[in-house]
Amino acid sequence: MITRKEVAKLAGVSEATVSRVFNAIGPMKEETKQRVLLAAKELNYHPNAIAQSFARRRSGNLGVVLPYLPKVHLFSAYYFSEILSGIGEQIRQHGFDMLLMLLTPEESMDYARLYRSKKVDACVILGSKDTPEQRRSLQQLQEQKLPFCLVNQHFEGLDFNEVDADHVQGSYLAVRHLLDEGYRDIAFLNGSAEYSNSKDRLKGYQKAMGEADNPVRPEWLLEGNYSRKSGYEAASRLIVKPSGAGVDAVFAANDRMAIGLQQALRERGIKAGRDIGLVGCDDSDAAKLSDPPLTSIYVPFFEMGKRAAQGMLEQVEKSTPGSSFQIKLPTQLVVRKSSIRGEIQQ
Amino acid sequence: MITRKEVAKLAGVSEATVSRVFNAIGPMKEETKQRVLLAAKELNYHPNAIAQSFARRRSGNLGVVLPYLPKVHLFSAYYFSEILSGIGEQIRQHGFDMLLMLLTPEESMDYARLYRSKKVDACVILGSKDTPEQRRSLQQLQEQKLPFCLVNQHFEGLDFNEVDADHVQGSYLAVRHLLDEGYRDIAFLNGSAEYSNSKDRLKGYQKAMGEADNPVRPEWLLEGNYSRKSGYEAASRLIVKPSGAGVDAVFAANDRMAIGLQQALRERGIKAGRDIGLVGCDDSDAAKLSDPPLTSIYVPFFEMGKRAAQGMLEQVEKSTPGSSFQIKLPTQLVVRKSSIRGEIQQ
DNA sequence: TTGTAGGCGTTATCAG
DNA sequence: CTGATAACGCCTACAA
Repeated sequence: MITRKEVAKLAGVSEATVSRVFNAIGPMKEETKQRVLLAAKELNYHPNAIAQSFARRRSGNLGVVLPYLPKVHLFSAYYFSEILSGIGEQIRQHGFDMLLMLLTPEESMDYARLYRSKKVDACVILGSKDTPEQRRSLQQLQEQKLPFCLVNQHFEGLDFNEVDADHVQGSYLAVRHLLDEGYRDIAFLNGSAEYSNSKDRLKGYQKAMGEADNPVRPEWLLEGNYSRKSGYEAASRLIVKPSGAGVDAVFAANDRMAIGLQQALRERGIKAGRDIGLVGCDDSDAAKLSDPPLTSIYVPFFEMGKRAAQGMLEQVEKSTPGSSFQIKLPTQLVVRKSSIRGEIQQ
Repeated sequence: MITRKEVAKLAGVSEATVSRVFNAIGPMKEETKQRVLLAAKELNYHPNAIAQSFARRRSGNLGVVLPYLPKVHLFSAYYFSEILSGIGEQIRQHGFDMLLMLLTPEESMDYARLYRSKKVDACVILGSKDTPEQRRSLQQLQEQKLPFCLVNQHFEGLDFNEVDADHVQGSYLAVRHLLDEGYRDIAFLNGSAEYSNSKDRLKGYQKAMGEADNPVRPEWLLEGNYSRKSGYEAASRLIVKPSGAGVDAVFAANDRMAIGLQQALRERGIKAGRDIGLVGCDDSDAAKLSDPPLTSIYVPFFEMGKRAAQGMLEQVEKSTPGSSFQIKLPTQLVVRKSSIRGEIQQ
């Protein structure tokens, strides 16, 4: 391995000077600089990142925490891959790297552990839930001034760094759209309230229904776990209009549940976009793949990942935690055939 | 930060002894060990991973290389998330971490760069293509004895570490199934030949057709780029039987193209599973979500990631490159409605 | 079974 | 503008 020492010798300067050149520190003679650069190129020298991390006491790594649930697909791959890409985009501009940490539920009881080994300078935490243990664990992080940022999750009453989407608005848009299309009896298939975005969506749903003077009947509120299967199963708890006094539309809290529901209904001869209005959420690939294509709420996951990473990198580089930030990005309604009356004939 | 020194002092031993306890090296008195452990716990000591890496000249990181194509979705999120999970599963057993590296096409011209900074000990490379530049870059890696493993990609004539699936077999199973269902004029929507698995699938297709004495007509061979859109567009280059002397079935090289094709055909009133037999590949989420559900070829991506990581970790730990390995895992046919005759009535 | 001491490749401080 | 030199926290012969 080529080290600084050899470059220094070849260039006829001290090791310190080599470092100065590579870190662009202090004033230096242009000629010296060129000599060092030339020597470095000749030897194919590259600074050892580990040694740098060691000396700087900074890893240059941003930890990305994902829930590790092999064979359990509560989160869609789309969701994570968008956020990861956003983080990646931000990171490359800062010369940081991304350390992926897949944590089982037990492991995520102790986030501080991740920092203790000093392999990451900050973390972006994805897929976290609001449970007492998580709250405790995250509060410990904050007390120890370890920088972290949550994505798509809000902890009420606590002052964490968060990048969220405006799910109240998104949900409102969805339900509002269904109402505009003339649907009245609109069920809401939500996810667990341990995710703040579930609670937010409930608010948006209630707001839209309230504004339309459309009282919500308790049997219209269903809960799944964000998996396709749970959407499929929810169909059995749902009475749809044609077959009686049921609902004529459904807003589902993500696309996967919406599609599961759609599949189950189809097996009963009920077709989204013809017999029932259906809106999903996330505007994932799946929404475009489904038949009929699924109206959905676009959530800017890519941008959310990017902003979260940005916030963390800034904190690390200024090495001042500073005041915490809460960012909330807008969502958008994307209309497709599953929710439009009269678009689909047979 | 608590260091080894403080633990040593509190336990009344030398620093070396603390290291020995934490690395379980050499024989030691049980009592000494306990004393050290107790002191460590009292101080909440955790070894500094960066310092360890520095001293051991090993990062303890496995690099995972992904193509960085923001906003271009040639690869499905499913594909990567399965492989990543597999790698993650393997890695946690070895105490390694995963460094995610998103590389633009230009950056992947020089893989060696990734190792130079010493942030990774080995790499698993995903989504690579067989181009002259890639070959060159990978060969350089090999010459420098930098350990790496390709997943789902084979470089003919070169002796790289590879974990692949048996795509010849998968494709054979798919076409064989269509033939068994009574389809005869079977088109093949393939991806770019820069991916070895595309070439493999062509072989499987030809083999099955050949065995059935079913000569392949050139207009049955279509090419897309693995995106849904390209599948959609391929429909315009396809003549389907009901409307003349066209094909009565299609095997697509991945699910996304299959579904894009399915969508385009449906717009023309041609329904998979009723008017045409359709088989995809990957058995991704999308196959289950589509309507009708898509018959597909299961590819063990999770296991492939796991095996690739395993191979790399073993090489790193033995620190002997040894002989290279080529692993090829079997695929499976998963039959759903899109390919079964007479299942769908209207 | 345990201690001593040199080294890993940088950064960063302090003289000059 | 540049050169010494002390950290940084740990690993690992070698000695005892």
